[in-house]
Amino acid sequence: MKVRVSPEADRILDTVAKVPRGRVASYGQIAHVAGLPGRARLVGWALRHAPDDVEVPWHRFLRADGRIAFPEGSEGYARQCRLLARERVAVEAERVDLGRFGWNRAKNLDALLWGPRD
DNA sequence: ACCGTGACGGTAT
DNA sequence: TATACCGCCACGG
Repeated sequence: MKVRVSPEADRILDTVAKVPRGRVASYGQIAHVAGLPGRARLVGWALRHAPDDVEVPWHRFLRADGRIAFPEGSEGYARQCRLLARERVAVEAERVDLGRFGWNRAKNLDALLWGPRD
C-alpha cells in the first residue's frame, strides 16, 4: 500500500515523478508546480523522507542555480553526480546547465501549470 | 515555546 | 560571478 507521509509530500512526489530521465528541475520549481509556491525546502524534505516502497528520482533535483544541494565533498554530492552522469546529464564546474537539461523549459511551462498532461 | 539547522530561493550589492 | 541577507518552514534538541 502507498504510504502517506503528508498530503503536501504526496503532491510533491507525484510532481517529481513527472520529470523524465535525463532532465532535471529545481526544488522551487517542483514546489510551484505541486501547488506549494515558496516551499522549496519542503521538496527537499519530501525527497528525503519518501517511503522506501516508492522509487524517487531524487538525483534529478538541484538548486535554482543548477548546483547540487548537498555539500561539496559529501557522499550525497558524489552519488548524485554519479546518477546524473548515468543519465547523460553533465555536471560542469560544479553545476548543471538548466538551460540544456532543465525540465523547466518555457515550452513546457504552460502545460505544466495550466495544460493537461505533460 | 525557543532556537539552530537545513537536499531552498529571490534580491541587493 | 560571488557574498550577504532575508523570507520560508518542518524538525529535533
